[in-house]
Amino acid sequence: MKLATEEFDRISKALADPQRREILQKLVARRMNCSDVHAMFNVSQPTVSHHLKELAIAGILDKEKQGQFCFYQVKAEVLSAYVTELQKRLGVGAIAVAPRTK
Amino acid sequence: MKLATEEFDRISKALADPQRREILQKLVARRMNCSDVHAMFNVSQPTVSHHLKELAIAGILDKEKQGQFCFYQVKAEVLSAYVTELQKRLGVGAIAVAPRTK
DNA sequence: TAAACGTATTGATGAACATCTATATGATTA
DNA sequence: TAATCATATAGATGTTCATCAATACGTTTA
Repeated sequence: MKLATEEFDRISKALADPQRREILQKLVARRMNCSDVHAMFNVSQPTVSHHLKELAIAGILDKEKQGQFCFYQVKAEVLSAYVTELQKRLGVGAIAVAPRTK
Repeated sequence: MKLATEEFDRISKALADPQRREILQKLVARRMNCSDVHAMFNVSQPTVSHHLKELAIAGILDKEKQGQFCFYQVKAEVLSAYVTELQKRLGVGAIAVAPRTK
């Protein structure tokens, strides 16, 4: 999977905010809905919603609505592609390994 | 090499600005001074100086003064540590390879 | 159907920041 | 030593953005 420069920069920006990064890390561990995430941090529900939206727009998160709930989960292939692209741009050598699929 | 969370976040922010990212990429290719970098982009000299400072503060660049010139070069170990830490936090598997040393 | 719940949107606010011009500082050269 | 060059700093400006309270919207439940 190949990321365009604009997508790459969008993801970089999405990762640049510590609060958003922490939220993302929680979602790496497990798929959650907005309230679950909200319960984990000291920010308002709209702020959480905003961050989740930013991460989704950046292509990092998948959004799935189930009734009144809205589940977000990490798109591992995109994160993987981002890291790979980053390594290329920074000249950092590494052997990428495909994410484990269930 | 281990990065503290604050260092990690600082680097993430440093990478989040496209202009700064492009400057960094040029420096990955080769060590340069401020004027060299300035000649490559359509931004003012103070702006270039500012970006180089940010990258240096983030620990990504080394600054070396030679007479009236000021050379900047990438700190490969730090970039490598950043990518490794990012992989950990994002749950993206990869086998890091140490940067080639001269 | 009314109340409660989960999520998103709107609008406001303050802070961070990318950029510029002008200028200062320090080093080289004529 | 005066002019020139390389870089940094100061201060201003406009924009982006993280955050919040209030509220709207859709879904579930009593």
